[in-house]
Amino acid sequence: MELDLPNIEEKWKKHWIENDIYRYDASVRDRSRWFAIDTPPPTISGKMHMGHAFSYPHQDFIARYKRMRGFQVYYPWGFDDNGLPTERYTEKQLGIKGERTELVEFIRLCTEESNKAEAELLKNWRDLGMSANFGNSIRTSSDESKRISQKMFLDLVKKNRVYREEAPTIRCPTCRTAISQIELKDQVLSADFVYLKFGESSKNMLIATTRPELIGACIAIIVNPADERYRDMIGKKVKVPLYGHEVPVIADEYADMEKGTGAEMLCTFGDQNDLALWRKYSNLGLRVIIDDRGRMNELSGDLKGLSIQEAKKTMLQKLKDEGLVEKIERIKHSVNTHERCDTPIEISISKQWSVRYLDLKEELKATAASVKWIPEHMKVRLDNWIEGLKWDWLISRQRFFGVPFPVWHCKKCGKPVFADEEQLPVDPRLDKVDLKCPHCGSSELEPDTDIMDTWATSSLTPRLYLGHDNLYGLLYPMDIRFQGHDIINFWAFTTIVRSYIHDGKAPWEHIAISGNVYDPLGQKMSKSKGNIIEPESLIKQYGADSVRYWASTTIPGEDIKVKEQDFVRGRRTLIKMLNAANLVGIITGSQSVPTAPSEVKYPVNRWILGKLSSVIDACTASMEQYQVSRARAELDNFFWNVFCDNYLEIAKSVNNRKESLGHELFAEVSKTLNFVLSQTMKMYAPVLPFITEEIYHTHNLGLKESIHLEQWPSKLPLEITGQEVAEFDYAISVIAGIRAFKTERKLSMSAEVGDLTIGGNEKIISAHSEIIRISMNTGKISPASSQEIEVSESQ
RNA sequence: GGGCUCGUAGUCUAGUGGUUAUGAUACCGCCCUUACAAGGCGGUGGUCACCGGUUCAAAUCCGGUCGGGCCCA
Repeated sequence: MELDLPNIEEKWKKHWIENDIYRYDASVRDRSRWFAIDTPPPTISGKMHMGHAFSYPHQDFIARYKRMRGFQVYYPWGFDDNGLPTERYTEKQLGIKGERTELVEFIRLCTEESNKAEAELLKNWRDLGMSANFGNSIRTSSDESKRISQKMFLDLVKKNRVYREEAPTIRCPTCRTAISQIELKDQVLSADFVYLKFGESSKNMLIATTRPELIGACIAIIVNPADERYRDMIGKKVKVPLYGHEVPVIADEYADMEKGTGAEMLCTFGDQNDLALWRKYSNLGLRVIIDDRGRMNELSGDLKGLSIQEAKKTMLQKLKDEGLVEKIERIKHSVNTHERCDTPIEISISKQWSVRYLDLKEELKATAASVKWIPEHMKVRLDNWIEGLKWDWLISRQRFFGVPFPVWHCKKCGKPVFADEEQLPVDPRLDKVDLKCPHCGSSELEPDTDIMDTWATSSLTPRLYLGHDNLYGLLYPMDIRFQGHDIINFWAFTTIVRSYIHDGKAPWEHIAISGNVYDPLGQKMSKSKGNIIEPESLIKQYGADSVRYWASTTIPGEDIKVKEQDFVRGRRTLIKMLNAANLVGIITGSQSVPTAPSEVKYPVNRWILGKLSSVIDACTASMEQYQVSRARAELDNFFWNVFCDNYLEIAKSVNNRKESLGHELFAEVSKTLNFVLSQTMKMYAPVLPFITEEIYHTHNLGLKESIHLEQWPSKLPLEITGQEVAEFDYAISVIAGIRAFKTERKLSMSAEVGDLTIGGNEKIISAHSEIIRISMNTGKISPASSQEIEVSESQ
């Protein structure tokens, strides 16, 4: 049979949309009949990649399964298209810069590029066979998302969980904005470790540093109290070269005696450690020489106006010229960088909005613990993260495309003035609003020009999604969040933070974590390595169902390597299914829609129904535990080894002899065949939605518009004992014995053989001898004395 | 450095105390060819990373070592 997967997929994709197959009934108000999914909204930075093709089917398997179990499945769709990632994407696409584009125009361009990218992405996801409710998608840049995000910001204000203060913050000089601890990444970079002469020329103190450009910001020298070399220096003052100001020498165990000379410079601020020490010794004062935009300021003297890199070069040359450099070592050290652009971060002082949560560590851990984690051990990562928090959550960004703060600042008294809830969404940068300062009555207000970090909005996805059809009250908390383990500290964490603060509870009952995708050698896929595999081409080559089959091979949370053989096996399964269904069609002819049999007489049929019953139980149990790979393995085994290899072969033989056998056996086999096929297809449907839909319709397996509207197979209406099944299993092994017998004599499986003598359990064999003879085309079967199944020709 | 996780045939993988360690894929031989770019029968291939402990019994539990991955410093 010619296999035309693209055609099959196209046909059903269209059918699903046209008939709105994945609809839900919003009038159902009984929570227990719903299953609500907090879908990860992809960002729009380009195409669908293998990570998506791996993890999104995991959600879809469960969504489809739950639908078949009779739930109203709320499976919303969304795009996370606000904030820095979208700005970057737009800047790259159009070759522009946000800083140099008019605000209104830049916002318009970002929206336009998002629209384009989302249309393309939507197609990619539909091609994968996703059954999400695409019709009511959300996007984090929409007015409605803005409204909700701003409303919840006002709730933070009300709950005294947000504050704006001038304080040291982490900044990215490239993105020219403050960023949060969440966005930091460690990177090992090489640097010059410069040994500098501090103090008077007669009495030098050598200090090693990677940041010579910051000596103007030096406020102290730190030495270890146990360090003999500097014992007599502690408490004294040392002159900073070139700048000439004097700084104290402080003893603190933080100083590493092994590193450099053991004496370190403390600047405001070289890194997070400087900040910690600065806070510890509160009387050291402040010397900030880098401005908000990562440029040297007036305090830096001659360096004014230079970038950090330029300043470093200039300063080093100057120090060399003055003979103040003892030596330079090339070292590798770990540096905090911004995860979006890899730029080493700076710390400086500015006014920023933060969400206060450092006092909530225990509560947040308890909330995380109230969620059922799949797999369980992933929760530990979040615990570790929460324990390691050092900063409140800085949510303001000095960028352009995102959710603005609904805030003005009173020019007169300096206090913040918040928008009314009815005014939302509002953009203080662009909208004229009639407001007065509630503190002093002044109407001279200055807009807050910052926007919120994208996580400040995406942490609200349950609320954003449940805005449709008034479902929030009914479906919150949601049943499950699906996401990758790489963003546990971002998305799972911030969502839990918001839910705890706003509602005092966890946002979902379950969280299912999926793993990463690697290339066949186990390496990360990246453009620079040239090992990218695109899902689109795999879908073309093997079919969407095969890609989904591949995605269903791992247990929850496990990483996967892209292996050709998984796609090959998937494709073979599809082909086998079409052929098996075809054969069933040939045997049974035009049958009416299969129904569950309540009375079955023949052992061969009772056997296959008994086997089916076990596989239904096993699959259902596995699916209930989100163990899709286990369910599929059970199904594969049943379909290939039990149904195709044995039952279908027997059915074929019965069909070939139906004239001589009389009609009763054939009729029962025929009915059973159809029923078992239909149940098997239904269980495969969540994983392989296209091929099962095709077979459902071409073989008249049901009356619904789609197999995906069918009920998941339930318990059979007849009792079949394990003993019955085991007995016929024995008959199957006798058939295997006859197959081996024929093989030994180089006969085809259908070749006719004469009378046989077979050892083994005489009682069972004689009870089933007729079906054995029919299926293997043999003469009479007589018993032999051996205990083992041994087949020989009768004398 | 800390946490988590993994280590089972060439490759991938099942298996959380009980026969001779599961299956897939690849490979080899033979056979068949009237659903099947398929099928049948048989075969090569493993010191279950290593060391120690608990136990009548360990791939499985415990401790340690080595190695890979991820997260956090």
